[in-house]
Amino acid sequence: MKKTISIKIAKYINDMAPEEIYDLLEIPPVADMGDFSLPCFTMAKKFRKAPAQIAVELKEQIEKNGDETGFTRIQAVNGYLNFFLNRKEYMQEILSGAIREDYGTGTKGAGKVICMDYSSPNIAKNFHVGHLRTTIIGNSLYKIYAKLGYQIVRINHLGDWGTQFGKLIVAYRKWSSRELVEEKGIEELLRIYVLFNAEAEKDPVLNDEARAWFAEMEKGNPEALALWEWFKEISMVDFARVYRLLGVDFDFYTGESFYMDKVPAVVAELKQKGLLEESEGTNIVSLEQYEMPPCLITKKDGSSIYHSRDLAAVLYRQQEYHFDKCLYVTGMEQKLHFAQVFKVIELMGYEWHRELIHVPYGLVSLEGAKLSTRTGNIIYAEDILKESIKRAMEIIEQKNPVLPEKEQTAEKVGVGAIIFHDLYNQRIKNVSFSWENVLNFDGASGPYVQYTYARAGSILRKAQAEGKESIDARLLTTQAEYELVKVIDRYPEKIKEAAERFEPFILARYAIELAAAFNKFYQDCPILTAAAGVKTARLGLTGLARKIIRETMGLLGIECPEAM
RNA sequence: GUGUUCGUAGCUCAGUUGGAUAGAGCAACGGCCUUCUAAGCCGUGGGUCGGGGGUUCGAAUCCCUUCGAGCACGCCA
Repeated sequence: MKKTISIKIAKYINDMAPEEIYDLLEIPPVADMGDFSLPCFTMAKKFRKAPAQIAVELKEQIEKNGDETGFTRIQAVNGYLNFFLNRKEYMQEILSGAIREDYGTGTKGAGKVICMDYSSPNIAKNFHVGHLRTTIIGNSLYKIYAKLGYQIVRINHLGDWGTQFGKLIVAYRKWSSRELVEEKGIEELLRIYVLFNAEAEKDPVLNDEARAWFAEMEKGNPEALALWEWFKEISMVDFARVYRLLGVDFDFYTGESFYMDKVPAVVAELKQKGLLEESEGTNIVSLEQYEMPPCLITKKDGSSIYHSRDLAAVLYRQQEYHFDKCLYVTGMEQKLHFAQVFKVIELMGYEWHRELIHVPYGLVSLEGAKLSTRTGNIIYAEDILKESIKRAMEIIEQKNPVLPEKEQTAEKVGVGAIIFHDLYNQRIKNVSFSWENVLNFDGASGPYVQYTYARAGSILRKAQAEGKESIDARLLTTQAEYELVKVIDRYPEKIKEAAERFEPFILARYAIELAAAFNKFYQDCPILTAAAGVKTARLGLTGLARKIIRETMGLLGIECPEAM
């Protein structure tokens, strides 16, 4: 809509392209200032005239030419040129676009591939609140890019390699047994891991033993690998439960171990390109002239490390998937790490280093302290989800005890609340975990949006309407209806913005905006009891709003129950 | 110490490619269910946009400076 208007206006302004007008056009803070507004301040310099005068002259010029189609009024106020649209025409135009099946679907990504690295939990540790963020953000970004036509390769880059497994092997041999691990699963692995760290503080020799065992793993020692394989299986069972609850899926579970044997080739390439240096017995790539600490490639004992495995991984992905972009959804604390890895790729001469994007998010803390498996200052993802589902069930029992499919609904609402809560703010914000906030289902929350969806569905069921009734905008005369249509109009641009900024919160906010506009409409405009024509138009609008609510929530990775 | 991110209402946060009167939710208080789901709607109170300087017709937004907090900084990931 904005585009149409900017083209229209551009006809009357010399030396201004429609694109320039488009960028200047804004939506006034209050409705009685018009629907769109053109500030004339920047033009003041260009035309060497006072802004107010420019506004008045433009107004006269546009009116004189008589082509005011689409505008009911133009106002020049304080250097702003305010346009009042012919609401019915405007609404009809938007509605006819919005009822199309592919509304909001982009073609920007056609033929393009994005690799996404997210979730990526460490094996042998429970899936906790921290992992929840990367999983939920990554999943939403995947949905958003898919909506824009990109082909996505979803990679769960499991933390299944590294010295930590050396630690686990040492701990297992010293303090555990096959029976114990089989009986208690990940809990036992966690217990001995925590124990190891406590003991290693007293006796640092344990760390050397752990590193030695990890080196054995890299050399292919069968005993070490068999243990590692077993620990990994146990963890995957645990993760699968969380992924099922969240409705998250991946194309590949190629973790760090997958790239282990690809590291030597990276080392050779770095050497051949003259980038590798020796330092204190290790191999590094110096990044001094880029004001970064050096990037460690191999350790003293020759084994691989995080950096080198990530280098191997990204080279493999480029070769295998020919990605146009590769996204890494991880905590902000890894910022330097990725800056180093990306810089090394650049130094290796790969142009596509520009398409490597770190998508960081803020730290989750608990009671003011950092999350830590070691100290037990932690909340597990599964516990949060279960608690939230339980709360949803309590509310259903209290408000709608006759609801069919209570369990499924409670799960959708409970899980939706958690996902929505995690996506409601900018990624970069640190989060202080609070049960009170997470389990609040009032106001700007997932359940609020889902509830709105259920209400809309209820009306359509009562009217035995499909929700695809034709909408005659001439019959939509109230402010609430107009406001709702305006929000619907913004859907495609919100998807684009979320994609450009790698920010699902844009769509979470939009979902609230849309639900609020619908609720206002619902409150102000009787639907079932309205006169025949009006009723049809309102049913159509209800169906449309409902569809877009469901889609928006879908882009966040949240399902909407039909009733709640 | 160096780098980096953040600082907006009592709390959690939008708004930051400079634009009109800085907005939501929670919490508090008050109103609306004989009518489409009250997990809703309406209203009231609540602000030195961390502080100071600068650029500009115009600054929460840009620049400088300062204070506070988080995070990272070679053989963990």
